[in-house]
Amino acid sequence: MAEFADHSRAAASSHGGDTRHRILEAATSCFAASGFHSTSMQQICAAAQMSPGGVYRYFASKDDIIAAIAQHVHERNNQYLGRLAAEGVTLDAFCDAGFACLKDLMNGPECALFCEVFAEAHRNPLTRKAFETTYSEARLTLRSVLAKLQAKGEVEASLDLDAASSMVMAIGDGLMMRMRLDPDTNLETLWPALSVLIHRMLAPSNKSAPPAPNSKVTT
Amino acid sequence: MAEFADHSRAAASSHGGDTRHRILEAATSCFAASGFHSTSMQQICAAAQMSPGGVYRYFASKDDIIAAIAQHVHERNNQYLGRLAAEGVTLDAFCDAGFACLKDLMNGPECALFCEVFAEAHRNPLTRKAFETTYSEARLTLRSVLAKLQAKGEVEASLDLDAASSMVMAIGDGLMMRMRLDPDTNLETLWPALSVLIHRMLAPSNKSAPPAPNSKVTT
DNA sequence: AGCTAGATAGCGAACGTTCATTCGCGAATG
DNA sequence: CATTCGCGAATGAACGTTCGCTATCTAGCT
Repeated sequence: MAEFADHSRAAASSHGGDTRHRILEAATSCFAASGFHSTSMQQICAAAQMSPGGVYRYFASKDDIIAAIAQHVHERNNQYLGRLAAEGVTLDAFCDAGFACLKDLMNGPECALFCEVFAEAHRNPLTRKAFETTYSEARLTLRSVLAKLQAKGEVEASLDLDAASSMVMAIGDGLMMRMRLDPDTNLETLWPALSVLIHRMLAPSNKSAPPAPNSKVTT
Repeated sequence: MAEFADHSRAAASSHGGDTRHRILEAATSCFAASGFHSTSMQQICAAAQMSPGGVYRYFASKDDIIAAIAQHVHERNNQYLGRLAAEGVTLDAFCDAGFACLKDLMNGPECALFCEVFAEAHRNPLTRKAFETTYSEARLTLRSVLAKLQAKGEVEASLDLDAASSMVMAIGDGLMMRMRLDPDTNLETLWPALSVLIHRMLAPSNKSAPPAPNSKVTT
């Protein structure tokens, strides 16, 4: 599976695609480590083991690289959401898939990059536009998953799906962003309890009142 | 009420404090608009209607200004949390206070600045340290509020407070960050439904819904 | 009051550095 | 032979920061 899509000049040669890929990977790790605006082209060149002239044969500008990477972050996020949609046949499976996604994202550069894209979206109109579009799509995907679950009786019938989908996305964002920075909080450890909270929020009231049947919760 | 604390040289003169304040305000709006690393000193000087020489009489470096502002963001956040703690005598009041805080934050530069600080914390060790400390404090404050509510029976007794406090903070962060960027989502409109979700999550099961021991949820 | 010495506020041109980007060139390819 | 790849020194702009300067103010002395 190709990590980065090669939209611009894949026809040139297989080696060309590789090089473009290599530059994007190098830029990704640089940006994740230092942010878009305090990473210099020289650093990217060094990481990609290339000279400036070589890099500029594949990208018109630094902003061009940033745009390609921001786009990739969004694509990656939508991939995860698609996974969630595919596996979300029950509320449990939905939660588990969400957990898997979060765990996955935390171990790569995606997490720091996502924060970067988020901050960039607040000021760069182009990034903002892309962000809004992707966000809207993502939320609607999530909403349709929740709608399916609601139809099956896995989600409380009276819930407002717009609010619920926004809430779930906010939880995902918030958890992802915090977990990376807070050393005291371990997603692995916390997850069972977090899952209980999500179930309480979404599951039908008459189905799942007692939160944890197996664990010895003292009531 | 002083917007910015004047820790360094308040003794000099009242005019000196004003100037420092003015520089910080100018820097705040610049940083919120363009981010820490793509705002130049010249821009800050222009916004503060001062020359570089004048600004450097009050701050040793650009990083010094960034540090002062990051600190201020944290202080502001803790202020809001304190407000939450003070007013959180019932779950309803707690939610309302949370809503008021969110609404408040959205109308100032704090929201964009918070994203900026967040991104910065991923790469700048000093900012990161400050962030971790403040985050830890904030979560514990929130946890103690929830503990009080739990003791009063306003929060489900079986809930893990570490998870619940992390979850509530994640929700706050996620909502704040998203709301600013998503034009389709209106906090005002969505809030009643969001409030329902939070209540379902935290309120005792036997209060908001009929308890049913028919448990089939596994972890 | 008038004068003087010292300190402070603020200025803005200038400095050295670093930045993103360019371009002419040789090597490799097919 | 024609085309692409990749190099890396060079370029001008922009960056954060410095420094010598003037204007303004304060305090003490006469």
